[in-house]
Amino acid sequence: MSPSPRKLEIISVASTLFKEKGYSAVTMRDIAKAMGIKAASLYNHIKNKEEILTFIIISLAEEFIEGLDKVKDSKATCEEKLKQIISLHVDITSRNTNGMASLNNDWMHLKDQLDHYLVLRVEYENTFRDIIKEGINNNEIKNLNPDIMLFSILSTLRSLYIWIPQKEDMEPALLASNLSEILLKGINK
Amino acid sequence: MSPSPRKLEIISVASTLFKEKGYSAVTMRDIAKAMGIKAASLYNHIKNKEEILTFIIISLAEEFIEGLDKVKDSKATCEEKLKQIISLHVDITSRNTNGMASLNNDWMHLKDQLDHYLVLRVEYENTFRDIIKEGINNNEIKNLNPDIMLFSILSTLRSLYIWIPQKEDMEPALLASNLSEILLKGINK
DNA sequence: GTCTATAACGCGATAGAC
DNA sequence: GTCTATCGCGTTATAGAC
Repeated sequence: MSPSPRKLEIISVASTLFKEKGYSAVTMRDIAKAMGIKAASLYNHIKNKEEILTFIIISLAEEFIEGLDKVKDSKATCEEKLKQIISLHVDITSRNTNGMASLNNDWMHLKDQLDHYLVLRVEYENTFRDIIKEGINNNEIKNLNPDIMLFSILSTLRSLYIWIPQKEDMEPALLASNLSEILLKGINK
Repeated sequence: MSPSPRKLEIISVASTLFKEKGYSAVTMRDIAKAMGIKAASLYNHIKNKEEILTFIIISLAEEFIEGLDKVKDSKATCEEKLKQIISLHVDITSRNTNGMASLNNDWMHLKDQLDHYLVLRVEYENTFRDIIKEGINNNEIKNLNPDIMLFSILSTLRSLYIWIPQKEDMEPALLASNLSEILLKGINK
């Protein structure tokens, strides 16, 4: 079943605080105060603090996997696929910059779903790497170490959550096209 | 005066734990246990927990400022300067991957020195951006949004602390030259 | 320099009134 | 659905013995 509106509100408020101070430094009292209620009242909507973090991280991770699978299965060129991945990151991050902070920095505080998260992350990186390797075989991409290329591009994409809120005036589509130019011309032959 | 060996040992052990779980989730008991002593004993060497974090972050931030100032004042081409900056990051990060995690993720928990840190960070980014702009004026670098180029390169360099420990077999010099190829060919005309 | 003991406080979470 | 009150435990940090 899908979360109630009130639960989603808690998750949204918590995301904002988690981005500012990190999951561990945010207390249930902080979250409650930001919502104008008492900490005990939060437990009518959520099981515990961990559940909030789990929801934030797992739903984002699954959104990325889903998006990447569509890209993988398309019949586009490798360059087109990479541009689609860049747009995927800009798109998801623009809609949830706060959650992206937890996805990047707070995943190690997952308990029940830590293993699940790690599987998703490895799966994502493997699929991404395969697309790069496909480009190398196609002669679309320079024959350099694919791990370094993956690391370089993914580091930039994973940091978008810090940068996008500082550039609210920039259109996501424009950002994606500028990023594609910068990231890909370092890869294209 | 410079810190005693025992104090440096505490800072080193704490850095490792801060990288694994983040500053807020690491307790003084965790640090003490990792050193084989009791938490109370730590206070013979350090003032409080915050002092450990402050030392880790400020000394790294100053090392970066110092390194960047040397690059800025050199008479190299812009491309050469950027390669030197990449080497600077690879070098500092290779020597202290644990501390780099705190520099990236725990700076908001600084108290006394938070403002100082923020000044250093802005100063670093401004100097870096000026070098990029210089390259645009020199026709060495594509005339794209310098903020996006700065963000893209710096995001990758700031994420090196995650990646370097996974690739211990890779020579820092080789990593720096591969990164220069990938990062700069997306900028060079 | 490390220890035990403890102060002073904040934490996540629960019970039960309304 | 929110509240007050509270439990049980963990937190940083200090005092004082050795």
